Amino acid sequence: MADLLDFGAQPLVSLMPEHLAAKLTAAAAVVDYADGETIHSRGDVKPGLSIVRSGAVRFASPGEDGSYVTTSVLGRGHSFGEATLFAHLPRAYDAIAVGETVIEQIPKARFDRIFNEEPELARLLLEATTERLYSVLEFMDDLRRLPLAVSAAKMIAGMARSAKHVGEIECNQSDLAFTLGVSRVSIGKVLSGLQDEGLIVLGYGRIGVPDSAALDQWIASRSPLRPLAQS
Amino acid sequence: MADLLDFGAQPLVSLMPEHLAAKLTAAAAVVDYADGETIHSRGDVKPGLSIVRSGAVRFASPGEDGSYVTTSVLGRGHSFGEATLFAHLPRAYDAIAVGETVIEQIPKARFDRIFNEEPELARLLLEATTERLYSVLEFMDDLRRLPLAVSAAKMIAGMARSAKHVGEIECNQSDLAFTLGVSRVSIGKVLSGLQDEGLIVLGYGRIGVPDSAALDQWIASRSPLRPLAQS
DNA sequence: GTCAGAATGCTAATAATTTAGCATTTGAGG
DNA sequence: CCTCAAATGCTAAATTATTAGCATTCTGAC
Repeated sequence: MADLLDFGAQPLVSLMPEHLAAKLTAAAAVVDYADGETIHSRGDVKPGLSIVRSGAVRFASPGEDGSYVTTSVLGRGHSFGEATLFAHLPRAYDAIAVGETVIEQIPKARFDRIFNEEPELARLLLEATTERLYSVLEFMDDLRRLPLAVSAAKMIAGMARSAKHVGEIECNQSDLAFTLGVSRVSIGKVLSGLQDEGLIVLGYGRIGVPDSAALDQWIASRSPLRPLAQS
Repeated sequence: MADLLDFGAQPLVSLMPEHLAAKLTAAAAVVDYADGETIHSRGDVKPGLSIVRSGAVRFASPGEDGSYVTTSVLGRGHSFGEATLFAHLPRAYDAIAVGETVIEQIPKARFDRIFNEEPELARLLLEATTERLYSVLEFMDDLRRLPLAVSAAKMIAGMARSAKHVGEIECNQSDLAFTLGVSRVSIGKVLSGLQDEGLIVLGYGRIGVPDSAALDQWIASRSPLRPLAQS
């Protein structure tokens, strides 16, 4: 799964004014990671804020039985590690670089200084965090109430929105299955159904989305949730 | 579901020093709600922070088909509405009073004033929000990777921790089923299985937990997730 | 105490999902 | 160009979950 799975939430950096982003960057240690390299592991305690400068980071929880469930894939501009700073929690997920990835690591001490000097940072972090919380809650609702075909379609549509190549996402069926918590066979069945309807085109390690508007419309027509007044 | 489903996250008020809580209370309009009364509806736009002074609030998303999925039930001291303030989002859920409930409503203008005057408030809100985000992510992981019996047991154990009566939660099987996104029959089967193992006692609108340590241990022995280093 | 509504218990047919295979296709690297 | 690991496609049996009932039990209101 090279393409993002950020639940549609806005990255912190896109919310920040230039000077604040620069100040955080100045305080950061910039670390390069190769594809597949571990950035941190579940249970690690090293408080700090991290910002994805380039590449992407996959967050997954490792089961003792070898299963590996991807929770999200955050790309350029996204931040992570807020909970280590504010809630004093250890890392809940393994973080793995997807492709060549550069991360800005701001250790807690330096972060706290900037946090105190720049009152607007708090509001921006709250904006990013509350938005992510609501995106995750919405995703969880979908998991529980929608048939697999619809939540799979929704996830594909979401990934297509932030994909590297237009009209196509890089994502293999096994990852999709793990992320949705179902088996590969189930995903395969659902995907070929969507392909039969002309909504997606299955490829090797990728899924084409020839008409994302049509996909969105198909999803909307199968969503029982009353849509929000605004968005 | 009269008992709480707060994912174990700490309520904002328990994090705040006395004077801050008092200041927020002073700025709030205090509103009483009868059992079952609607506090706000999905899609509403009236930004403000709300704090549960007594009683509880159930958050649920209404489907056009009449389905009603409960996402969480927050009790005394918990806050909600952060996303309306910081991310400018409309309400994502219907909020319904559970029992006689008193809510402190702090409208956006007054909240913003206090937020600017009290720099520590930001940090506390970030603590509450990031903790809730992580709790929800963990719950979502459980939904995806655990068999129904285990996630049901986990939910019961969590509710028991904050229940009104010790060793018993108020919760009917239909609500439990909706919250876990499965049918009532499935829940019924799973619950009688847990009862056969002596872990719970089924009642009418309630579930007894005679030995919560045993329940926790049963859950732990069936959780594939490597536990966190600390917690 | 009676009664009505709510909740639970149960069943059986149907549908969906998983598991465990194995064959085929693809594409990246040498 | 060839090779091989990775990914997909497919199958069939076994399991699990859903749907749609209906009977029974419980509880609070009257």
